[in-house]
Order: sequence, then structure tokens, then C-alpha cells
Amino acid sequence: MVDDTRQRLLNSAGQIFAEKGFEAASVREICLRAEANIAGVHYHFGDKRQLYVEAVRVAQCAQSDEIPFPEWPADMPPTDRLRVFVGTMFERMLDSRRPKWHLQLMLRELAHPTEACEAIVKDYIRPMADKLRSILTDLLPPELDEMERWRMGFSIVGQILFYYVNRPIVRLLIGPEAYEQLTVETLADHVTRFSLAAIGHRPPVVSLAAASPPPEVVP
Amino acid sequence: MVDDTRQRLLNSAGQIFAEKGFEAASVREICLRAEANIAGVHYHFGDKRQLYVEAVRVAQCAQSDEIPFPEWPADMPPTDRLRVFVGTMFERMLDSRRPKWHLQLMLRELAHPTEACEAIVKDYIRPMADKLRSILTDLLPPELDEMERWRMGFSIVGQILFYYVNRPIVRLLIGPEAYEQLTVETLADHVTRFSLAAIGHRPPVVSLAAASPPPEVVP
DNA sequence: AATTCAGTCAAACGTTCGTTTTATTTCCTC
DNA sequence: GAGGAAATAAAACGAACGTTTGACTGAATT
Repeated sequence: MVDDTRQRLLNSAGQIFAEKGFEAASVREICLRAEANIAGVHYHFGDKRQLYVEAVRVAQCAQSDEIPFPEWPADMPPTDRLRVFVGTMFERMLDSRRPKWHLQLMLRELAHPTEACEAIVKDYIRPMADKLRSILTDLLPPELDEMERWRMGFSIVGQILFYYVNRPIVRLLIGPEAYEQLTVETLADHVTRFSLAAIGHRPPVVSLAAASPPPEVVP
Repeated sequence: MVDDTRQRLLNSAGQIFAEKGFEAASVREICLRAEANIAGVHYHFGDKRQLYVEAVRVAQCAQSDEIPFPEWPADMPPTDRLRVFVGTMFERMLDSRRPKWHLQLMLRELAHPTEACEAIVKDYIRPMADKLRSILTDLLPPELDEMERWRMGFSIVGQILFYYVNRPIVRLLIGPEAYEQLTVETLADHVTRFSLAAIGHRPPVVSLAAASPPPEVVP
């Protein structure tokens, strides 16, 4: 394969960029890990920046392809679709079987956007947002304020992202043994129940038999 | 003031470290913005790394001091305390009146921990977690599983952090004009209502008069 | 008045960075 | 097998990096 070196460079670059960020990653280290010559970066990609952009693009494509959102049947109730959506997002984030630098690199780019960010939002974030919004459209009253619907979506996605971004902190807080219990299934179930209860499609996540003032029933 | 240069260096370093990260920030740029000589870094702090650690410490102290959690009266209901908690967190994050590099630097450190991370967790994160957990202890049934309580807390904090970490993306998604409507008050109200509804202390955030299957009442 | 010392300054240190040049190898075509 | 493009290798480029040096300043101490 003629592009073997190119592929190795992309893989190595993706890993190191994801670990250290663009500036802290050095072309020499990337080439060392790729077992390629330094000049290969210029030859195949032009310069360090373009290598970075290409690596982000690879990450984005792989991320979308590897765990696609399953096509749900037309009659699937929106509550079940939400559970699938949440589960898929968690799988994309926490499944340790596939290379982790894909999502890591994308989130780095999203947190501190460069030129590669636009493409991610357009091809990755936006479709996901649309998917969630279509679920929420079915879950929520149609006359609901558009802005309110956005906030619901952000509340759901925020819960999911938290566990990825703050993994090290969560581990420090609850301890390593409790941390091991945080499986994709457990978390997806919790977030789904929590969110559905918030919008009134499920009973509250806990029974409040013993707790303080009973909820009112009318706003 | 004898330590004037030291203070200027800390301020400048904090800003630039927060903007670019440790590696991408250069000592020369820091000194330039501080209007100080390059050698001052070695003289006052030893080296770049120790300057960074000191800057993080400054950020952490300032962040805790400037917007402390108000002392609530003993008889304040837990639902109100949650609203105050959420509001204070949002203020700490989104209030544009105070220098933003404090929190920015801390979150950078938390996302990619170095030696300065431990102190942040111990002196900043842990107290906040304890505060939230004490509220949840009152809100939730006492016999509730410890792990379940953690998950509730993470669901609440995750919603709040989302708006800070993903601010640029939120803006891209909903558009600039809608983005301007996202005030501290609006968001704090939403997150509090959403979360309280999830755990059954408020009616669902929206009326579901027009929506699909009615919620069951027993799990 | 002499001495001390924290603080600042310009200049240069050696290293590593991204990039480029030049030479060599590999592989396909004629 | 010769010719030529594609790919890789080795070496060096100038620039920027973090760090260090040694001289200088001004106020406090003796």
C-alpha cells in the first residue's frame, strides 16, 4: 500500500494531538511513533497544521461511522428513542474497545475551536442535535417555545458529556471502586429516567415517600 | 509595593495560560504583557512550571472568594437551597464582570490534570460537592443508595458545566441572537426546575397536555 | 560613607521546534 | 534493463523556546 506511511502518520498524529494538543505535540514525536521520516509530514500533508486538520477529519469520520445511530422503526415511541439516543452517545464516549483518540481529539477541537471546528459542527454535532430535537419534538407539546426545547436538549446532552469530560474528577470524588460501577448501561438508564421524569414522561427517579414537602401538581 | 512585578506576572501568566494552555504559552509573551523582564520569572518563581502552579493557585483562591456560596438560614427548604446553589455556580461561570481566566484556567487543569489538579479538587471541587450532597440528602429519601445520590448530583452539575464548556458550540447551534437570551437567571431557573422535577419535587417542566403517552405513576 | 541586598535589565546560553534541501531508494512504465 | 516519477532518508536551516548569566539600580542597614 503506497499510503502506508500516510496512514501511520495520521494515526500517530491523531493520538498525540489528542493527548497533548496541537502546540505541545511535536512533529518529531509523531514521526517517531509512526516510524516515519520527519520529511514525510511535509511531503504528505504540507505542514503540521494541515496534518492536524486531516487527523481531525479522520477522527470525525471514524467516530460517526463506527457507532451510527440505529435506524428506529417509525412506530417506536419517543421515550424509547431517547433511551437509544442516550445509550448511543454513551457508547461513543465510554466504549473502551475502540481507539479513544477519535472523540478525544474532536472534543479538544470543540472546546478550543480552530479552523477544523466548523466541519465538526456541520457534519457531526448538527446531525446529532437534529436527531435529539426530533425526539424532543415528539416528547414535548408542539406549542412549546423553541428556546425551551433547546434547553431541554442541552440538559440531556450536558448530563452525558459530564461523565466523559470530567471522568478523572468523578473518579477522584467517588473513589476507584465506585467508579468501576459506572457502566454505559447504568449511566444511560439513569440519564434517560432522570430526563424523562423532568419532562413528565416518567415518575420521578426516586420515591419521595420519606422526603420533605410533597410536589405541587400545578405550576 | 515590592511585589508589584510578581503580581503583574501572575496576572499575565494566568490570562495567557488560560487562553493557550501551558505549552503554547511562552514566557516571553507573558513577560511582555506583564511589562516585566524575562529574568523575573526565574527570580520570582523559579521556572515556567512553578509560575503556572502559582497562577492556578491564585485562580482557585480568587474563584472561591469572589462568589462564595451564601450562608443559608437553617430553615431554608432544600429546594430553595438547590436554586441558590445552581445560581451561584452559574454566576461563577458566566458572570462577565470579573476576570474570566480564573475559572478558565481551573477547568483547563481539571480537564487535563497536572500536579496542580489535586489542590483544586481538595479545596474547590470537594467542598462544592459536599454542599450539593448535603442539599440532596435533604431532598432525597435517606435510604437511597449512595451511588444513586452521586448520579443525581452529576446530572445537576453536568447541566451547569455544559453551558460553560460548550458555549461556542451552543452559540453556533442556536444562533447569536438566541444565545444572548441565555442569562444566568434563565439558565439557573431552568436547571433547577428540570432537576427538581426529575426527582419529584416539582411538576414536570412542561405541561404534557398535548403530548403522547401519559406518565405512569408507579415505577 | 560604605556595604548589603532584593530587584531589574540586556544579552546570550544551549536546545528544540517546524521546515527545507539534497540525496537516495523504491517501484512502475516503456 | 533503462528512464522517471513517487516516496523515503539524512542532514541542516533559521527561529523561537526556557533558562542563565553578570552587570546595574536604588533603597535600607551599619
